[in-house]
Amino acid sequence: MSWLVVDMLFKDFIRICMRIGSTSSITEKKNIVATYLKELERSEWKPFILFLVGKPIPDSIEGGLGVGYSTIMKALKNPIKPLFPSNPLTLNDVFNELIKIAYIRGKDSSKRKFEALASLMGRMSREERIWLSKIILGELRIGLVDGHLLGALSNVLGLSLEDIRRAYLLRGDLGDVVDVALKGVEALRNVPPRLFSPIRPMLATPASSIAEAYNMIGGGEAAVEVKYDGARVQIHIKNGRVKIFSRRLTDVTYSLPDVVEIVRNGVSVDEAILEGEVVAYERGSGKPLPFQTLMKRFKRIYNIEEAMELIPLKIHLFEIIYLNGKLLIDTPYSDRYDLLVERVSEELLANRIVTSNIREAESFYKRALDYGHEGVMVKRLNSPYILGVRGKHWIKVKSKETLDLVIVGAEWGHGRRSSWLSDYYLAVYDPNSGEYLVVGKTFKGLTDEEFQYMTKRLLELKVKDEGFRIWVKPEIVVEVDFNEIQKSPKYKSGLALRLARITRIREDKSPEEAATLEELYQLYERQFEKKGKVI
DNA sequence: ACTGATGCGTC
DNA sequence: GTCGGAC
DNA sequence: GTCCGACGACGCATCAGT
Repeated sequence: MSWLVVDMLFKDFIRICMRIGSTSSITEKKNIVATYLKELERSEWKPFILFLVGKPIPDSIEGGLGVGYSTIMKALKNPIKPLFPSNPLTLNDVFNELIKIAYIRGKDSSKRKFEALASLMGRMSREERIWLSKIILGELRIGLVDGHLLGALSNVLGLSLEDIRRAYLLRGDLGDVVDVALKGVEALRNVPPRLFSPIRPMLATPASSIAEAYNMIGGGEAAVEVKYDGARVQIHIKNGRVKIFSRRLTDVTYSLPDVVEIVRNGVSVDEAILEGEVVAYERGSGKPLPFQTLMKRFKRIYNIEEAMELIPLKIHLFEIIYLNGKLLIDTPYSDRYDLLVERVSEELLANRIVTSNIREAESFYKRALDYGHEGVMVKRLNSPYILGVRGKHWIKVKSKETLDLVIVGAEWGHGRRSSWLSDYYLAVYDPNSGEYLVVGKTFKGLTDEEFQYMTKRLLELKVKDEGFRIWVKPEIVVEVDFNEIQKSPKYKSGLALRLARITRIREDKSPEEAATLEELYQLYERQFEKKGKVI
């Protein structure tokens, strides 16, 4: 290491990114990161680590950067040159400028954010501008994510990965973890769960049947819990004060005063962190409302009273992570659930059974679907509350539907798919007009080989070329799975598929044999046998 | 006051 | 959110 | 078995332009 301390230049950081991106070995990526961390000033660790995972600023800055694709394109085209030549930018220069941009709020903020970005870019070379854009868009594509950096931190500082992961779970922000880790093992281990500061949520793995789900958790007794079609929330409570966080840890308390009230009345604890699903229900019938309708409530800050009247919410709790000073992430799930049940009134709990009998579990699943819910979660009873799903503890089983649709257009892919047409416009047939109407796009479900084949065929069928997109003669039929039909404000057909993915290419079918517009509308209406409808 | 583009969140 | 592929 | 990067739908807030 040199005795002369020189801050890392942004252009040197780019060299490092390129090196990391050019190797496919994760171990080597981590080694490169570790090598440079050792050479860096500690004040540079935070930007170094955040930039490497494609985060321009720490997640904890509320509101985010407020700069996206369009603003970047504009700034790339119109960089504002400095009046006087300036020094080459260091990593910290760039980081500090980005934080300034994040804090530009209010009147003319778009314009001022653009100007700040364009000025920053004006001080950069073309290559630096491109890489800055990648960082802002979170599309570095060098194969590093938060988990790898936690590993690198652990190696370089000689701290256990377990301690680092725990801090990450509890702090929720990678930048904060860097700060705490730099203070040493004591500070790291003593990261207290902070009430009103959200914890990263434990995730689930999908399965296609109940039997498969049981198989994945190794059989035996499991909890089978209704999976509601809503939004996951984390609720922090301290002496009657309540805060609600969304899955990506943003504070949504303000939009959900009714949920706050329900929690105040139905939960008796001094201090706790709970998790559950917020779901919209139709008044009267009690049927769940479509996800689309729930979203009208979710990030709302105006006309909340009105929306509350129209779209009532319920909470279905399924977790307790913290209780009266004690963190429960290492407590087995079944014990956590006992603690939850003791303190929460019954109507606030997610509906569930505990069984080792697969038939029983399947019939519970069917009943959940009959009530208009999304499916079930199968949970291992002894599982801790952990990140990274080391071993599968929570398995989700959801219903799906299938239709044959026609491909009428396609877009060129990006990254490893850049040589293929990989994103397809799916359409239904309307025999009345002879038209094919788009009901959504998908890029999911095909193998590399199939993409190659499709690209060739689609180009043969091309009727119009728009550069990034082509339109084709309706001829190729594909079988498509999806979760729900939504009302679409965007497509002329008026409907769109939620979570569409191709399951196979139907060489045997002609486009006239594909699903029709009328069929799709019938299916859409049929959803309301189980679901509610407002407006 | 309204509309469309943009950003960012939920799934 | 889902999927295939790379590890 | 695990992780990652391909990218989908809609709804709300904010801002720019009329």
